[in-house]
Amino acid sequence: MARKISDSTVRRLSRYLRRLRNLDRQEVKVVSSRELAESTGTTAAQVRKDLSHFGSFGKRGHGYAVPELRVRLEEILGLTRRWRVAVLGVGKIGSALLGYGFFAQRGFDVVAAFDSDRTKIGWELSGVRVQPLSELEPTFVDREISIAIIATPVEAAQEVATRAVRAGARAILNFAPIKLHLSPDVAVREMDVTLELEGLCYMVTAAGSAAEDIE
Amino acid sequence: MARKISDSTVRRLSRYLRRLRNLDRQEVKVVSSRELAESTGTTAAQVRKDLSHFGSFGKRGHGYAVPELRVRLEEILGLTRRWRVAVLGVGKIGSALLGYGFFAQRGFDVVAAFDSDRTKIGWELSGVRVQPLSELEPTFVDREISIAIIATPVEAAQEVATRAVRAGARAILNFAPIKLHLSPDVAVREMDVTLELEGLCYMVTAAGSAAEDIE
DNA sequence: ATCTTCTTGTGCTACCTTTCACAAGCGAGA
DNA sequence: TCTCGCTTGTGAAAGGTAGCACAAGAAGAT
Repeated sequence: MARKISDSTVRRLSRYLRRLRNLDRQEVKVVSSRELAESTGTTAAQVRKDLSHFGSFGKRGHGYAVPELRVRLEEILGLTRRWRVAVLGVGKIGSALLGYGFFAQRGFDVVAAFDSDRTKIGWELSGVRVQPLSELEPTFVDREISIAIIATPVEAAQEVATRAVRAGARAILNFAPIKLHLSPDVAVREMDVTLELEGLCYMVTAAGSAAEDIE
Repeated sequence: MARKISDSTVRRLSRYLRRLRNLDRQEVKVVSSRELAESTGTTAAQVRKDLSHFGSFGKRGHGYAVPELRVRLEEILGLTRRWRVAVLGVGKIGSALLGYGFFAQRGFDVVAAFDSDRTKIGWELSGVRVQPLSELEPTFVDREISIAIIATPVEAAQEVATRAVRAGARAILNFAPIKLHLSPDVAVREMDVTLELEGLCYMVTAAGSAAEDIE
């Protein structure tokens, strides 16, 4: 499995898994690449190629066994263990994330939250106590936290990210609108609502002006 | 400008714009493709290629004029007008979005919010009154809402999305973990925290097992 | 006015991702 | 047991995206 898997493939695998979990809950036993493609927005050939990078899980003429494929995907994505997560910054986004009950269901345990605002320190949100940022390093080490979610204002993002990585974080989910500069062996994903909205505006605008071209 | 611009290019343009707005605020007058690349996580050649799809905005030997390029990018992305947005579902994510003050700064006016929960109807969050879902259609038409942000539970997402589109929405930002089936001329972007976290887990796990391979 | 230095804009190339198309293989039914 | 219908797995082709390398051109120094 030395093969290098592209980011877009990993995203699709995660979508397949999302669908498989639903099918499994509905006790559906078998699914074809065509059905899986239909419900995740891709093509049947793409589904089969994606899965084929990791082995042959299907039965010809039949399809894929739902529970088996689900487990295989969870293994591939590294979701057979639990992951300990910290939320850095307890503003609007940070608190919404702390209250998001599905994390635990999906194997993610939020075990720490930090903020620089003194008035917030000591608060307990969804069972997690808000700690001062000065306790970041010892807490990351003690609780073996490997994922940091950055939900601070943009000015603080780079600094807390650097500190989290030095304290042992191996992955960063960044909600701050800034490109973080970190060692290349740290996994980083960015989530920016404004950026997505701007992308939508381009699509709507471009579609409109393309229509004018036709007239 | 009949050229078809890829999604990844649009994402990068948005990042360039984000950086240019910062530089403009700091009164920086000129920026090179190299600097822009450095601060947005790409390469200088990529920056120049991306911009060249829309014309030549730079001066050779000098760089790009920050305010001019900023305006050009805003024009390209369709951000010289204001956009009216509705939030569908006022749970944790929905309320966090309503409280997110930067939307207005960026040209997005949240002019409506809906929920099916009777106890929430009539609430006023950040100046927006929560309405029952039954008022969705007339409100979209009256207020000329073109973007719908879906923040409902997953079970309701497809239905409210379909209704929003029928009522005039041309773009959907979907926070529900489901692939929406809509007419292909509707622009859709998906934001799913769990999906991003799973992607990070794969990267961390794959990096670990690749290291074992080397040993 | 000329030279030097710097950065853009772009054709070409290399790489990567997706799609196509079909042989291989499995199960059901006669 | 044999045949038929269906779906997988995959090599090959197509399509798209990113990087390289350099000519063109602008600004400032001499």
